[in-house]
Amino acid sequence: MSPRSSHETARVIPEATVARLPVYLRALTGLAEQGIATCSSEELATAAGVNSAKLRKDLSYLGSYGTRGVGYDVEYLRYQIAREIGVTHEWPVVIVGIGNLGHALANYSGFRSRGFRVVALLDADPARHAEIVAGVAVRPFADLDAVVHEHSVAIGVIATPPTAAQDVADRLVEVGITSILNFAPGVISVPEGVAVRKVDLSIELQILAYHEQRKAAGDPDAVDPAVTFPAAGGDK
Amino acid sequence: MSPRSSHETARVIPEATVARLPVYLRALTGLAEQGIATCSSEELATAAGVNSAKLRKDLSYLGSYGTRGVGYDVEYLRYQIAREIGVTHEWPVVIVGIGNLGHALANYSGFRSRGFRVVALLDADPARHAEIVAGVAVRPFADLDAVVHEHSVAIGVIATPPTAAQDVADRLVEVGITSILNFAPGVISVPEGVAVRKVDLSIELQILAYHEQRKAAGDPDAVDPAVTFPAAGGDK
DNA sequence: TAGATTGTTAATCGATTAACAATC
DNA sequence: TAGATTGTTAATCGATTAACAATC
Repeated sequence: MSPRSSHETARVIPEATVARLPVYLRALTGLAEQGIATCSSEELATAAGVNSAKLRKDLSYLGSYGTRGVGYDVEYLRYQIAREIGVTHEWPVVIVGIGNLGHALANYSGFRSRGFRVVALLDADPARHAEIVAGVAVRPFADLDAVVHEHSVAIGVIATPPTAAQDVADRLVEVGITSILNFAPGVISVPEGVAVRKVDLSIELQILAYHEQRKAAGDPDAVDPAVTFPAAGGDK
Repeated sequence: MSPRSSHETARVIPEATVARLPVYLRALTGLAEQGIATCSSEELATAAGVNSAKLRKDLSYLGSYGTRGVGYDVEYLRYQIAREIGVTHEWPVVIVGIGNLGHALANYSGFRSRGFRVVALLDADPARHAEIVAGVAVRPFADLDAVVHEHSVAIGVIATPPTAAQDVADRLVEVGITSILNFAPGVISVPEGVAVRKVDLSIELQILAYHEQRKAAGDPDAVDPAVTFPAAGGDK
């Protein structure tokens, strides 16, 4: 036995692998829904849109959850990945900025089934405070502190206009939020130790435009970006 | 002079660089709006949330658009990057699936200013066909072919429920769309030569949950993912 | 035992970074 | 000329991939 505890999690999982674990989790859920009990790395890789060598390498960072000659037990592997990601319990999240996008996020049913629960919707505009979206009341942004402490919220979503994003981020950090998903265009800066991920619709379209333009120019090297960079659907 | 034409674009730009060009473009637009005419790589890097060595390396793939000892002309560099990305003219796009998210996308004003114009909103549900969103009428999905050919659309956005996504993708490809931005969870498969990018809200949250969990576990190696993987806001 | 498939190794490829010569 | 800053080199780091020994 190793000198470390058996409930060991000290192995470092590469960031590229971390970003794919949720993809594998979703693929496994899909297989389970089809009533498939066992799968090979090849089958799971196809379902997840990656190649099987990469899948096996990724899974090897978590442990040995497969059986040589047989494959993986879908339910068992699903649980192990969920545990590794940390979505065996629900994470409370707050959404700030209940405009068009905030509405869409609040109504997104996929959050609940994937480990997240929207505990509060906050907006600075008093005109929105009457509203109830997806069963949750829109509250003043000033309620942030109370909400975060009441529900022990660690994750915040920014869906405000870009001009408000940095102020909102500062306030989120002040009240103890340590992970932020930012939908507002532009860079927000946060202290060390606070995680930020960014979703930017125009940037995604511009990346597509670049490749589209190369194709239009008849460039023989214009490749399918789906096979090359982040979480895209293409296989290879 | 090189043996190739002077209107040369044959240099291959790494995918990681391509994904950052839109970030630089946005940062330059921000500087221009502040009335700043010239900036150093250090200043632009800060505004874009990257380090200056990476910025200069990235820009070097486009050409030599700076002046040693001085820096970059904001307006000139902005134009050069816009040209490289291909957003000096507008790209017509169609959005398929006008639910909550489709509405939010249709209303997103940022598209227009960043090189995209929504020329059609399509939905399979006849109940939605009466509606006009952001000045654009919602039309039957069957109109896809007509719309795409009328406006020479190359880019399609999928905002349908996950069950419809693959069928919609197949149809988009059939009518000649070669770039797809997919908001529906799950993998869609497309033929070689069609570019797909994917935005998945739950996956982003799950990546944050993973890091949040590591922090909670008191893991000393738990790092800020903002500094590590794709287009995130953190500087370093 | 024979066939199948994992988990791991090692080679390759691509991205990042620091340092600095070139040059304004 | 002296100071500033780019563009590029080269070293390092991390991610991907093919191949295969281990083993069910």
